[in-house]
Amino acid sequence: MARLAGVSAKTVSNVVNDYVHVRPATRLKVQDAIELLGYRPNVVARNLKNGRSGVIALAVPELDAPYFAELAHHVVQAAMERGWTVLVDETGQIQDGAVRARERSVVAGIREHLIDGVILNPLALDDADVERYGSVPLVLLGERLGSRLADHVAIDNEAAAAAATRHLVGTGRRRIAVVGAQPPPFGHSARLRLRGYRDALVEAGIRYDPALVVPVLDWRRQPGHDAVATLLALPEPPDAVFCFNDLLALGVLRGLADASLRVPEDVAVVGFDDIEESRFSVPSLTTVSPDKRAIARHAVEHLARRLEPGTWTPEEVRVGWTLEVRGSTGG
Amino acid sequence: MARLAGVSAKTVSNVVNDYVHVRPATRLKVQDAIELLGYRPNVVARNLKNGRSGVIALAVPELDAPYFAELAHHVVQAAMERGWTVLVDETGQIQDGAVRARERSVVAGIREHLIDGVILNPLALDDADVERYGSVPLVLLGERLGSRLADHVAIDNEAAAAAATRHLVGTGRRRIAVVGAQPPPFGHSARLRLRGYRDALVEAGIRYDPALVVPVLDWRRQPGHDAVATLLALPEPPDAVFCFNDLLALGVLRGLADASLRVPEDVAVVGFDDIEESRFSVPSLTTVSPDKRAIARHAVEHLARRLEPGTWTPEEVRVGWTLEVRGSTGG
DNA sequence: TATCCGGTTTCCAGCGCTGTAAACGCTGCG
DNA sequence: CGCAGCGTTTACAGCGCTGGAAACCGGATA
Repeated sequence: MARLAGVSAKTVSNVVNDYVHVRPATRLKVQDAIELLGYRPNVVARNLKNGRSGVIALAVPELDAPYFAELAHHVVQAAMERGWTVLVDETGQIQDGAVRARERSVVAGIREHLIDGVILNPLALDDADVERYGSVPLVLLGERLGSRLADHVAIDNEAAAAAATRHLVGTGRRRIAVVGAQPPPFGHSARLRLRGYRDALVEAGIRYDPALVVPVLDWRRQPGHDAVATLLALPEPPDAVFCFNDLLALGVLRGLADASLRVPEDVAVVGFDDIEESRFSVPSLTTVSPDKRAIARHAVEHLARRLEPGTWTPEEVRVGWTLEVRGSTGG
Repeated sequence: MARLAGVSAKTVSNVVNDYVHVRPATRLKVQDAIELLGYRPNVVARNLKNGRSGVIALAVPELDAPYFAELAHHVVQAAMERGWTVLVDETGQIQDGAVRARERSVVAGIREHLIDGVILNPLALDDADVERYGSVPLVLLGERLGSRLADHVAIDNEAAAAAATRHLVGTGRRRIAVVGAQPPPFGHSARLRLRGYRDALVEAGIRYDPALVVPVLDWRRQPGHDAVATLLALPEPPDAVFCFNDLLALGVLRGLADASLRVPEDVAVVGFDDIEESRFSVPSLTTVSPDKRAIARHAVEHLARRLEPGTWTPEEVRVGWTLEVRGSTGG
């Protein structure tokens, strides 16, 4: 390459990198040679030199869960604006015993030195894991952890869940069930949402009835669907269901339809996540809508800040949310 | 690192790579040092040496479209089994003028030398682009192109569309509309599906009525929803709708519900893709179900084959599909 | 004309790893 | 006792690139 242009490799490098002191004639010569040979600089070698790859990783439990797919979309977009490429990793579902191991390998950097940083939505990881295995700049999504080694981006789950519950109370519901509770060590989000729900009940002077709390590990449509049977078998079935994510809620909608119950007349349903699907379900779903774009933007931004030289202190970022009132609660 | 263990870097390399001729004692010494230092081999440097990165790229139009999200999920899984990591790129929607440019950059290798190969689901790319810009092993999803530089993995769109149409005819429908037609140069899939539809009509002795063909560029829920108004405004509205993907169909379901039409009693609906959502819609959606797992597996497998030394000839892979009959056609 | 000077280019080294060839050290045979 | 032969380890070079320093070059200055 350099030979064809009759210059040294360094000069080629200078041209490619827009170094100022290159005589126009030389630059042209080099550019011609580049064109002629279809030469492309080898990014890998460049990375080896400067220790940066321009690739960040996004690790989510499952790409085929709409919430994560939508989030991934926004992260890819935000990263593109910075000239970064996103490498996507799946860490697996909550029931899968290997989740934690995979999450550890993610905070350890996946393919070491190949990625500049990681955005991780953890399910099973704990603080100790991060301290122990962490070796790349890390941004955690969700409120699970308190690590001092990572930034955190999340919404206020408790407040959002309370708002959703309050909304149901406001439409006159009294027996409000919950679908999606999870036992420790999993489900930090689930616990926060449950707490918000209880707080709102107390606030409204409604007794908290554990029978109305349906535990579900796997937050997908089918388990949501199945939860309906459990709830309808109660001596006093609920008049509303607050689901800890939209997929559960969509399963519940379907289950209620199968049981010939009308939504929202007989039972109101609220979800969490505001995936696109929820705007088009029949009936459309009232749901908590986290600002996903903001989550993605902040995550990428904090990763960027972390990569810049200088001191860095971990930050907690609280992102906004809204309650989208739609057909499933009579909106 | 090597110093701590008191051996040369090469010996460390040998240990890490499980080279046979390393004395057990030496191996232990090195492993201790590795453990102690938390040493991780630098993949980038290794790649520089052997020209492989173990990373493949998957490029799809939009990650937040469920079909692509599910496909991505399967590709990530299939790649993991081979020890590969997947880098995900979004090329954008069909209306976006930049799609073609982005697809070109994908076949050119995205970050040159960083990825070993590409699996691309093209929208706007043409053969000439591949010939001209192609510079990495490439597997194309869908039947758009005939390039001799890439493997192709696809289902028989025409046959599947014909089967879907035949099914509607079989349930007694006569005015079968189509939602999702696309004009050239876009929508090769759309054209194949339209052809299958026409063939099936002809076969059943039903006249092809262009008024029943609704063109839609953007195959998502909202445009599907909007198409309902167009169809209901016809002098003779349809008694069935064949949508070219599930999102359109879900939008149509919603639109019909809004118009107080019953599905399937008044209008039957069929989709294409069999995304998970379609199993839980109300009513559940009859749809063409391409074997996504097989698509992913074949794509990864062919990329692998391509990377092996030896001669390679492009292959056309036809993957299976089924028609899932559900509630929206009275199943 | 000699010197200086700033712009331009090349030289050199090294990022961390591994293939190759050569060196080393031990065993066992002649 | 010497050396072949084998198993083990090291030295060296180079993958393609870039930072830094040195070298080069032509014109301005003394």
